[in-house]
Amino acid sequence: MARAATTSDPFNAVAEPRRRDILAFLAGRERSVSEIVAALGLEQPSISKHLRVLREVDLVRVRREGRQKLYRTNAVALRPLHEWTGEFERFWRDTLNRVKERAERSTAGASEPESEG
Amino acid sequence: MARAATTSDPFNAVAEPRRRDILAFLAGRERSVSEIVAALGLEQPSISKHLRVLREVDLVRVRREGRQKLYRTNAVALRPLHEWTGEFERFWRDTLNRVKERAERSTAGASEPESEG
DNA sequence: ACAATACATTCCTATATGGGAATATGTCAA
DNA sequence: TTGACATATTCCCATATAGGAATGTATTGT
Repeated sequence: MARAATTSDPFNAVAEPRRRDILAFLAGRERSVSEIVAALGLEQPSISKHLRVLREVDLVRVRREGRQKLYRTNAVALRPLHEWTGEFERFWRDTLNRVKERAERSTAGASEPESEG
Repeated sequence: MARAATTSDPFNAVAEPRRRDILAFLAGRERSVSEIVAALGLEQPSISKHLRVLREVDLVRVRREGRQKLYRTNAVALRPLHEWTGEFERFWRDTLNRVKERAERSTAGASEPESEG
């Protein structure tokens, strides 16, 4: 078996660097496909395919405007990823604090008890 | 071409659900491979392969303890993902605020002019 | 040295892409 | 309707897995 379909999983959808570029480019601002093509420097079909993936996990929204289609990042769909990674924040803070404490101890001399966090 | 190698990219590494499970299981706590196998219910070789991927992007750290190897999540390696998704936070907050305002307006009565984009 | 335990790696296979090229679909202008 | 423009989809192919099975390697105990 290969990896889970990107189509069903936002984690998978943003695993592709180009798609992250697209999401950043479309954040807070509508853009036509042509503009994305120009900005990203990929072929139009590639962009369309990436946009499709993003659409299917609701990471972007579209609306038609004449011949064009205007895409925009649906930022809230990134929230689960932000929250999932956020679960680990206290752990990396612990790590960073330990590093910091160690640094301070070796700088200040080894007498003071550290009371951080 | 297929997707970029998971080996070089933490975004790719966490795109796999099993690997997210492993990271959660190893957060803040060392565990032997056997324990991971027992907890995740996958074959030992599969676990070892996932662990290798996670190691290569520094999402886990190992140390040997006799015959066992003790793994632990290196949470700080998730920080870039947290920060990347965090870039979008203000956008989804805007969205949620608009939704909220709209709800409040329609609850409080429909006297105010709507000037939404 | 030899056996047992704990992991890691290799081989094989089915599947999921991602990009390029060609083609199809949709919309507007004349 | 015809033509041009803007996107989307399909076909083809090379590559990157993920899991299963078998095998290799490291460490401890006797």
